[in-house]
Amino acid sequence: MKSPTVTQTMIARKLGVSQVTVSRAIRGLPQVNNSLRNRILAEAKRCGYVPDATNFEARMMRRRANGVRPRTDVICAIVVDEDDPFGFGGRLLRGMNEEAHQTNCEVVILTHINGALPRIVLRHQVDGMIRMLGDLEMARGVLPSPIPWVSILYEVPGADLVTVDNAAGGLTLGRLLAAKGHRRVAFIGPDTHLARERLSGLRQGLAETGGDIPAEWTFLRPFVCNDDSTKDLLDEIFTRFRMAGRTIPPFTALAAYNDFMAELAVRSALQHGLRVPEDLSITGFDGALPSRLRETLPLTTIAVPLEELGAEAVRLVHWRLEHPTALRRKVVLDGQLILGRTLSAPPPHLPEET
Amino acid sequence: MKSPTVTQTMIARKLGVSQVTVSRAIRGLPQVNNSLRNRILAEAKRCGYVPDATNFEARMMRRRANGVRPRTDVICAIVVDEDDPFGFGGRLLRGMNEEAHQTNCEVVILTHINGALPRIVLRHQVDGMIRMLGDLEMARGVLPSPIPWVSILYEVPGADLVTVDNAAGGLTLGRLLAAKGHRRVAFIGPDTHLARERLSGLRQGLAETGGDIPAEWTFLRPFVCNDDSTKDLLDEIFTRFRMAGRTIPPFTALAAYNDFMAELAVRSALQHGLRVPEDLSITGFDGALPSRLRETLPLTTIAVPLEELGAEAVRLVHWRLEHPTALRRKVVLDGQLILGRTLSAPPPHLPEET
DNA sequence: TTGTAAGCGTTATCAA
DNA sequence: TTGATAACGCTTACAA
Repeated sequence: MKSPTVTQTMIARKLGVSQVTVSRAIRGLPQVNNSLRNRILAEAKRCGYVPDATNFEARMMRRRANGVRPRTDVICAIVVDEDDPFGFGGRLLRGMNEEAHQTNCEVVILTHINGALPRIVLRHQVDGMIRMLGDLEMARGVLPSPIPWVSILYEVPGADLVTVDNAAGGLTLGRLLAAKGHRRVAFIGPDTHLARERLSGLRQGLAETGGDIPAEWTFLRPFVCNDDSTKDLLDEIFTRFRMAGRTIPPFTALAAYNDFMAELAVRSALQHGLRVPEDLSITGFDGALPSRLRETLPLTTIAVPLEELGAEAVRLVHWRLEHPTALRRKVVLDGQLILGRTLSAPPPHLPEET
Repeated sequence: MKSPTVTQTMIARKLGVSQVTVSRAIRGLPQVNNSLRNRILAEAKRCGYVPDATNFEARMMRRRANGVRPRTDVICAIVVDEDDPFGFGGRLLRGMNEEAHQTNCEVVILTHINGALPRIVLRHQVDGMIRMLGDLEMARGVLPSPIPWVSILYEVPGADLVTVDNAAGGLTLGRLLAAKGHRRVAFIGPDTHLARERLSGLRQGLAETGGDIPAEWTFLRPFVCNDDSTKDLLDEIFTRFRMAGRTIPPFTALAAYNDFMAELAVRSALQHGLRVPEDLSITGFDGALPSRLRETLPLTTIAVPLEELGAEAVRLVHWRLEHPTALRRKVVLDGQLILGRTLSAPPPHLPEET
């Protein structure tokens, strides 16, 4: 429990050299006689001298005296009180840890921010911060931070950004829908910026061949990540069109904001007697974890490269450290189209309305 | 991006007092004239002096010179590369953050250990470590750590332990099964220490009225946390007894290691034409997150107080800091019986075999 | 009640 | 190639 501090001075005394020489030998500076260096390193090893452990504070303090903010090679990821039902956090972290490992760096995580800067940030123990999930407001509270600051997926003013091209992903899906012959498509999603980006891409892709997602089939709802509200909405949609005397809705495809909603849509459609994709094509977005349904009926979706986003966030922190005064930077990655089995040509018996 | 270091000396010069007086005023030592103290604190505030931020290193270094290891009020939780499919981590963390907050402390998380001590530990930036999920082998690698070290749920040699009384929980369930009239019970679970503890409690509870979980109905398998292996096992079990010419298995209840397996068991039993609980009672263990199935058919289970475990782990770190030489300590919490609807009296038509 | 001096362990500078 | 010295910002001991 007790760590008997081993210092450079102790090593120096033992070998009858000056402490400064020990410092030089340990830091690998060239101006040390080779045999002396070896003796010093051997002795350091023998008595358990570890530069980081012995006196990190002294080293940092002295280095800062030089005017430069010394690196700690630790990056802090922030996930505020998030339930992370889709397991995004794990995949982002995998990417971050992987990249950090390759750049001789470590990632620590905070899940609770108390309005103020976290202690490890305040104390200059981390080089940069990555906001990866959770509340954006929190990010604003922490923002006047003296260190590089990267946000993943969501814009935070003043922070560099790593995100995925939602509009481009939507465009890809929209074009695919159009190519299959779909003209009238519905959309369900939360009323958020991200959802609107995906929606606008979808619309643009459909528009290229005269298709559309009309306003009356655009179902934007406040986002609650839980089955029930989405299920209710879907029930309402499918029921409404059945009550209007039709067995199938007046749109031939349903684009969902994410895979979670898409999967619920598939289930709901099946329950309401629609065949997927024969009667109704359904698309998702995210490429989340595999589920049981997905084994039998894989979604057509845009996979978001979460591991890559995490790795890129770490790279962006490093880049910002090298370019502290550079303009704010965005890194935009492309999602990848996954061809599942929920998208086909529209049913032939549906009259194309104008 | 640049933090213009404000020092006590700067404040001192500005007010024409000595730096030591500033130090005393800021630390709230009694021997400072009140009006002077106020002037100093006002100036410190004005120019943005924050003790932690300005020079944490210097303070720590000087304090360590006094022979005591100074506190950082930061605790490190370790979750190694765990997928955490049950959301345990979130609940443990909630409890830890809550308790930490109340004791003016912060929790940071590590999800990747590279064989060696994490940097923030090596650098004396945390007061203690809590192993909360994931690989135990990793814990052993990190173990010769100079700081307090608490493990949650799993024994780690040399570390203090916070756990739940698995045997007592099993006993409660066993007695409940016995009281309902069950004499022959089966068990499924992984081949782990935890599972054996729960199993032994179950057996003991059943034994009080002559019941048992015989060896041939004790299905211990290497633990893979994924649907398929468990589903296969269950299929095998239920199929075997059907192929032997019976429509219902020769046991009247199935105790599962955890709620995850219990829920799969319920599904599997239903698929094999058994009514739950009329033909087969099923019990779980954990009290994990609610699922869709659980809304319609809630499990009878033992809820593990995860938030409390997390909070207790933080308390244990603090306790250990106060009692560095005390013997290794275990804190054992009790699970709480949740009466669901998967447990009833055994079917009357089953002859009680001896 | 306030100030002076010493020292924590390191790195940078200059001299030998 | 090595050493002596100063400094980083702070806390403690002792003196005024």
